[in-house]
Amino acid sequence: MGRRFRGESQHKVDTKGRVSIPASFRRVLESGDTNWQSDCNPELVIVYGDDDRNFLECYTMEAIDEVDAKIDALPRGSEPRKALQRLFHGRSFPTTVDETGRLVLPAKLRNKIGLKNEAFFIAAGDTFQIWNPETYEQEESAQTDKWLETLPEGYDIMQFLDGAGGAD
Amino acid sequence: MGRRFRGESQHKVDTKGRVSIPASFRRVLESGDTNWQSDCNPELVIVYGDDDRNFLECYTMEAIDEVDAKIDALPRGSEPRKALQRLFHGRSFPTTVDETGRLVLPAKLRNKIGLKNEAFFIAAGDTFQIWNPETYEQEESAQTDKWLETLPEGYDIMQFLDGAGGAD
DNA sequence: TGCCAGGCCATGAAGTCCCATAGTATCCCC
DNA sequence: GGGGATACTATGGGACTTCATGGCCTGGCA
Repeated sequence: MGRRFRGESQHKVDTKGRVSIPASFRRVLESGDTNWQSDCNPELVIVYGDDDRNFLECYTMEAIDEVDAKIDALPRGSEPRKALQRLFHGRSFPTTVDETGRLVLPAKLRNKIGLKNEAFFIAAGDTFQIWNPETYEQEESAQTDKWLETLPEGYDIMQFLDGAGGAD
Repeated sequence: MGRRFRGESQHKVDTKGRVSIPASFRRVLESGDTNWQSDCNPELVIVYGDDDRNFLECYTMEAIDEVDAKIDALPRGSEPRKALQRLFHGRSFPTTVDETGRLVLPAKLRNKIGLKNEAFFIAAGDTFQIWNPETYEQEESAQTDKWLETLPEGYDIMQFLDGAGGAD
C-alpha cells in the first residue's frame, strides 16, 4: 500500500460544488497516481455507492487498481462479481484535482449525500471519505460512541488492537 | 519493538507553535523510522484522539505501522475497525521533526490540549506524550496519587513489579 | 440569450524555510 | 589537565510559499 491518508478537516463548498481537498490528502493522491507528474493534477475515483450510503469514498488510482484486480479475480458472472462491479464501476465517478487543489463535486453527488455549505473530510486508511458534517456527527460518530458504551466497564478500545473481540 | 522513549522534560512553545523535542526522543524517532537517513529528519505521527483526551500522543513510524497492521487485520466494516480508524487515521497528524529538532504544532492541536507557552513531554513506552504542564499536573499526577492512596497502609508499589495485583 | 461549468486571477491567513544567537557539553591536542 | 575548538541544543526573527476561498470572465449548451 502507498502512503496513508491521515487527519480530518472541514472545508467550504462553493455554489459550483468546488471544495478544497486538505493539502495533506493531495500529497497522498499524487503519490498514489502512477502517471502523475509535478506539473499536472492527480486523478482519483469517487465511489458514491448505493442509495443508503451517505458519504463519498475517494480512492487513489493505486487503491482503485487494487480493488479492480480483486474484482477481476472473481468468477465472471458470479453474483459477488456483479455486485462489486455495479458498486465500483457503476456507482463511481473518476475525476481529477483542479489547479487550485479543489475537487468539483457535481450536483448529483452533492445531493446524494446532502452536502450544503460545508464538507467534512476524514481519512480511512487508503481512502478518504467526504461527509455532510451533521450526517457524520449523527451517523458515524454517534454510532461509534454508542458502541463504545456497550463495552464492559474499564474496557479500553486499544485492546482490540491486540485481537480481543476481533470477530465482532 | 524498537528503542523506548525515556524521561520527561519541559520546553517553550513559540508563537508559531514550534517546540524543541527532548534530544533523547529524537534519537528514538530516528531509529524508529525505517527510511530515515542521517542527512534528513525523522517522521512521526501525532494522534490527538477524541475530544476528551487532553494530550497528544506521538508515535514513531515503526509504532504506527504496527498499529495500522493491526487495524488492517480487523474485518472491514466492523465497529472496532471503524472506531480505531476514526481514532488513528482520522484524529491524527503526520509530521516530521525540523532541521533544528523541533516539532511544529498547528494551532488546532495546541488549542485542543490548551497549550500556551510551555509543553511538557513524557515518555510512555514506544510513544511519548505532550501535555500542557498544568493539565498534566492536575489530571495525571493527581489521579495516580489517588490510586496510590487506595493501597493498603505500608504497601510498596514496587511489589507490582513482581506480579502482585497485576490485574488491577 | 440566459445560464451553468470550467478556467483564470486575487487575497488574507497559516504554514515553512532559512538564518541567527546563546548556552552547554564534548573533544582533542599539547 | 588547561585551553580552546567543535558540536549540539534550545530558542528567536524575518522572508517566502502554500492553502483555502472568493470573484470574474468566457465559451458552449439549452
